[in-house]
Amino acid sequence: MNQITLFDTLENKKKKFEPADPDHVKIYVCGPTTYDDAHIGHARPCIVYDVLVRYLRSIGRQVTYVRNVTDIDDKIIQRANENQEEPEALAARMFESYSTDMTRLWNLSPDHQPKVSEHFDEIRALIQKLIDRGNAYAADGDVYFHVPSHADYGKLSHRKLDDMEVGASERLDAATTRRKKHPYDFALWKGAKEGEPSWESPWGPGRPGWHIECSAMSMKYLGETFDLHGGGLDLVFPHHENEIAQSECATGQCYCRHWMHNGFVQINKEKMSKSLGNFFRLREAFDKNEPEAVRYSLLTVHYRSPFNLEMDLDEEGALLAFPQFRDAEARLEYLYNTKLRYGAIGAKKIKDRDDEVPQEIEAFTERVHTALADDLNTAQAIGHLSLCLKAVNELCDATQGKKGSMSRRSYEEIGKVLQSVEQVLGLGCDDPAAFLDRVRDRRAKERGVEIEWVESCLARRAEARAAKDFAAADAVRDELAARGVEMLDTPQGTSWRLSVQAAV
RNA sequence: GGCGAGGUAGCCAAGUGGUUAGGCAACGGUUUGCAAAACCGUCACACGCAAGUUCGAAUCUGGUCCUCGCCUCCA
Repeated sequence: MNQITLFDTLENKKKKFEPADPDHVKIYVCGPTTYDDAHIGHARPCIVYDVLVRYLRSIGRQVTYVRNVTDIDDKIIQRANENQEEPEALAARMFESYSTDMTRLWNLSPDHQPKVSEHFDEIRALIQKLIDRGNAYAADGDVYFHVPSHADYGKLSHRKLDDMEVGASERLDAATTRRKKHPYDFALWKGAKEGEPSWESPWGPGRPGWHIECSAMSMKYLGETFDLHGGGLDLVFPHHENEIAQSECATGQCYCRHWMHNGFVQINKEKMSKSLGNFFRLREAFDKNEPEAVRYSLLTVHYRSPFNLEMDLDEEGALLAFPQFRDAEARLEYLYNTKLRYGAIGAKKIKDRDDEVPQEIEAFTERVHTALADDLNTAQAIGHLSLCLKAVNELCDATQGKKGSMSRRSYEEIGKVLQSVEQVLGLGCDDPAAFLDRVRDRRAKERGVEIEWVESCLARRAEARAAKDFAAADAVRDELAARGVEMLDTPQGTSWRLSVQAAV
């Protein structure tokens, strides 16, 4: 079995991943704050940790995967006010939206998706514990965690309180500064302001601070110490640093054994933000390309590197295309076409003989496991996939013609390979024909190509070919090609598709 | 200011002391009535710059230039 190595933010290096119980891995990932539809930055962590979970399960580990939902938060309250709807209703609606999008990306559902709104008891108990132990204090309806009470504060983000204090004071309003004993003390409980939703507590009405939910909920579902905590790079400080501080002060135990953080998605080498105008919702990308193309694309880059997404815009700034998603979709067409070819091999073509199975196929699953065991190198896994599919196609080529055939061993190995692509990478899980038709129909629609028109052209060409009037047949081909329609003559008849790029 | 990441062939992107990752684009070939798809080959002895260590460096060390991120809500 492969030794799994993952980069650990705490130690700042690649480290052996050693769950407390090797047979039962406990993972917690920071999920979304549900105030808007998901964007590409939500997709990346989801996919990264999804592959990790899939991989661990595929090598026989039991995994409990928890991803929280922050459904009580300033941004939700603010957005709900703007929309003139109840915060709970907005949060619920956006959770549905998020779940739908993540499912379309072929992410497995976590085993638990705890919501803040359903864990008040746990949160209040944890805050009380921190007060009792002298790590937190109430002040005017708020409760703050006292940062200097945790000797190791800063160990995750590798910074010292002293280094940070300089800039901190100028960012805080005077009232907050007065309530806090230390500028970096953070709120465990926020006293309710006028017009905000609030919940009862021993310290007055209010709501939980941002960080405490993760400590309370991870402990509930995974215990006081769990194996791996994941999230975006931006969460290292202060969110995860604070989680460690409050959790370890409350339990006296190591909070989490391994910390994993995924890099950001950038748009045209700039940070994605609404003010820069490079922000888009995942759904807009899903309109342009298959969601699975987004998944594939994200997996071609190592999870810790920034993913630089290019956006093609026209002169008015309207979105034309995502070249990377478009290319990834073409690769998926290749994958699904390969599956289709493989699926079409008749029983008579499969012969009992002992040809060597190509290494690219036979060793594929092991190679993918090795790549993923080395800090989840999905890019390398995709590289193996390319070589493997090439070898599969070569074998499929050899089945063509009257005498063409494939050895039973190869046939069976290919079956296993395609299965592990689905299982471990979450790629190729769709029905191949459905995927390819969807892509074709979407492109046809985008380019104003009518299916009836194509069908009639095909019929005309078939007639011309039957009459051996190749000049006329080619004229039809040219006519179709001018609009990006490619014809594929096969022994079973002529099918058609639309070129990846629109015809110019 | 503090902490950190990165600069790899036309483009994207793995690798991190010796052994062609991979993809896209382009071009040539096999195949095809012509195509497409698929496959083969070329571009590719590439690694920001200039030094040092080493038998050997894209990979290690110190320097230098550039890009980016976090330190404030953010995935």
